[in-house]
Amino acid sequence: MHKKFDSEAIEKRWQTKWQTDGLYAVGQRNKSKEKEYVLVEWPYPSGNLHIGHWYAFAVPDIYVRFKRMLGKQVLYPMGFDAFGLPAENAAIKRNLNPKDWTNDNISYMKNQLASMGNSFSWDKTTNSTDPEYYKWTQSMFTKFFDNDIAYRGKGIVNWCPGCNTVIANEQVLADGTCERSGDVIEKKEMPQWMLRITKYADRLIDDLETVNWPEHIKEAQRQWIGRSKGAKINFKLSTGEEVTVFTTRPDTLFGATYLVLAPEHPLVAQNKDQIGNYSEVSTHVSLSRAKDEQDRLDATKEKTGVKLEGITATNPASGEEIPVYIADYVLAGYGTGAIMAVPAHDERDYEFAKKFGIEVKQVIASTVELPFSEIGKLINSGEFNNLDSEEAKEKIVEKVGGKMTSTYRLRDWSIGRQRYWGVPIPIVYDPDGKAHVVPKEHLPWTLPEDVDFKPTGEAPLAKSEALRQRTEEIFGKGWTPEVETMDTFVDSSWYFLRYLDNENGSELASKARQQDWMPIDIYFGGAEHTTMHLLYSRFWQKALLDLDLVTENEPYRRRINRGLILGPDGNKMSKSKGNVIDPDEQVKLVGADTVKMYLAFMGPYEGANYPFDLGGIAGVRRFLERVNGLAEHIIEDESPEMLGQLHKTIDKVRSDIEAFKFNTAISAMMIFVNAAEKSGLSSDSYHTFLKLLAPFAPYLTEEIWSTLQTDTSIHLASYPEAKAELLIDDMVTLGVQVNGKLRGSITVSPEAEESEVLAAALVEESVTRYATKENVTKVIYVKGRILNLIVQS
RNA sequence: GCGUGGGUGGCGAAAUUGGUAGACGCGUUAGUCUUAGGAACUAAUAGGGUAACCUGUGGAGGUUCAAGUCCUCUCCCACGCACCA
Repeated sequence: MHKKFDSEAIEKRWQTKWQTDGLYAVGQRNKSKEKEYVLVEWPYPSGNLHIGHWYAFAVPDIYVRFKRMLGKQVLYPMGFDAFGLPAENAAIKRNLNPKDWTNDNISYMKNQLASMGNSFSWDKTTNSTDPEYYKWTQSMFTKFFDNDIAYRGKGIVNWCPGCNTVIANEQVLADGTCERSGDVIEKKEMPQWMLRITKYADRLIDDLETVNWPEHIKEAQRQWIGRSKGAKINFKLSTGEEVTVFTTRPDTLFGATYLVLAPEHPLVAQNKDQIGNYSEVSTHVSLSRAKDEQDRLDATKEKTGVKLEGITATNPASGEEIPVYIADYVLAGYGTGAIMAVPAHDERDYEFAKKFGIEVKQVIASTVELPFSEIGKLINSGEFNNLDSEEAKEKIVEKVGGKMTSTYRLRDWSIGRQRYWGVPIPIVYDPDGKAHVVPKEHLPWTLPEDVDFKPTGEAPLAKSEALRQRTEEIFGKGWTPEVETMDTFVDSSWYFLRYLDNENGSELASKARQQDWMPIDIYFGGAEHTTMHLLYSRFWQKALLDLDLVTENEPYRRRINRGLILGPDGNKMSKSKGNVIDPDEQVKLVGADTVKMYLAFMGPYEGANYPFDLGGIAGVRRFLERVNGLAEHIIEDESPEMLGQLHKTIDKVRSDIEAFKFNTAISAMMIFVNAAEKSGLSSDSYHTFLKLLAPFAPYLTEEIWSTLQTDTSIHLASYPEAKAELLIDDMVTLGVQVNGKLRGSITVSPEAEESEVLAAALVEESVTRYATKENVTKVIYVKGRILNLIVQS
């Protein structure tokens, strides 16, 4: 029976009650319970909660409530990643302080978050812009500086001459212009604060073996780091200098018939006078430089290059003299910026060699004509003939005095930003320009407020008189402050540690608290963070481990990437498409429980993207109204089938939640309610069902529960357990096939013997039409599954 | 080009991991009821056929008593990385 309910009134009542009772506060670690640390990516306080936030926080809340009802002590913290550009831009536009804008948004968003009915551990919250938070961000930076993890290096940046500032990759349009000013972006090399993530490249790859993540996420990280194992080998030039090349195939060294340098390679300019055709060469160099990266890396374009006349190199294995080229398919920033080219065994080298008429020398035995990237037995390789590729690699490298090594695609992390709204980098420069860290007693090194942060090409903090004065007062005359702030990925690289000990004034998080809660048992988040945030924070954790500040090597034991909620038209929601679903509006119409359950019902949590169907959400509301009227179907003598079905539902819901398949868990509960309405259920079963549903519909179940002479919250009850003996059916329906085609079905005991099943099948008219006792030549019977009768045709 | 997912009704999806394809929900159709609502209830709903039946999980082969599920080839879609030596 449908029974409408006033979701707005119910939600308001229980929100208040849960809050005053502190129902979801975690407090101290209770060692009598197992711990469960559930983490969701903290949001940016944009001031408006969209449907994606609901999907990100309300659906994992089902899992959290489930674990809590299983008797675990669950930590489900929430905080705000509040530094960053939007606040700064909004502040510029409206002429107010980013701090006020941010804090207003945070309090507004806290109310919105509360309306979801999530069981967040608000007593553990934090916010990256709080000086008590960024004090520790700075403290870690100073330790990284002292230990050579943070350093002042050089990085290539996008410089917009129109905006007079550095801009992010995502603000550069496809044609290489700035999305705001339309000016052509220049690549500029600038001094940058860097973190040495490349030093951790091997650990970041190898330690993936120790975490329980989906393989596709691990693979994405491996690819991003891009380790390739090979060797560095030196080639002598006719000028007397040496060029170091990197190769993954040192076994093909005898087949290296020319050398290619990146156009930017320093040896090119250095040998200006030795190169006979230098004007042609320098034209090519400037052409390559002018090409934007997209163009240059376009694999479909024909390879271009120029021979360096007057310079040759010596193949260290064969002793042969080989020509040297420059070509823009060799990148200055990868490997050593120089390659040995083996046209017989590399497709690009082959194309290039063909164009320039260079010798192709096969050194790996093969049956195919162009054995690119093939491995096998060596030929034409002197003393190494007949060795296998793998074996030959090290031997050849040893002979020519090379070195086995790895190179990586990963680059060091540039963290300095010429922006106002971020963590000030706690560095000051002495009168000689040497960098020193701001000592501990002066942290937090606060963000000054007397700043005009309109972009002018200079870092906004450079204009702060207060910061300049503060620096001179503390360190002395002539000392100047660093004026850059940190990338916001820094803030989110360690927030999960601060949650654990958010009021600690003397440590970022005590080891005792870390031992209480780490590692994170499950981390829910968006696929867009697979390679950046997830990699940065793993690196951060390892760097802290080396400084003995944390207890774990890997922060996240499990990781689930959720999908995306699309507009009803199947497109990504955007204002310009007019397909944005406002969650507040939906909550007003159908209630928070319904919105949450509908999001969970659309499909498996992991992976796919789902369009939001406004008709579909009504179906979930209908279901909850049925639940609300279910009490009218309570009867004295419940059928054993009903009890069995209850326990099967319990079993299914439990295993589905564990697998993040909330959609099929909800479907199982719908099936149960449909059956209960038909045949009635006992009041015990009714109570059990309410508990089963409680994580999915926390408001409604609490409301109904409160009418059942209980004075404790349903969310403190323990989760129903399925009785194994009730999961077994007395009778099962078995499909009957004849020659593999389904012809009928019979109902038998799951333990029935073949003779019994066969007899039952051979009286069914739909079966006997095809199969009789006489013509059946073979019987395949799988208990509880299938009966297949084979007849001779 | 490489990597990772994925292609099942009108739609979102399900399928005990090789055993009755399409559960559950939406939508649609017909009927009932009346406080005419964003109702509720009953029934039907993969396609074709009056029916018996036939055909169906992107396509083509294969293995098997049995294939959405396993194997081979192939086409398409999404995301990520792209001349990485």
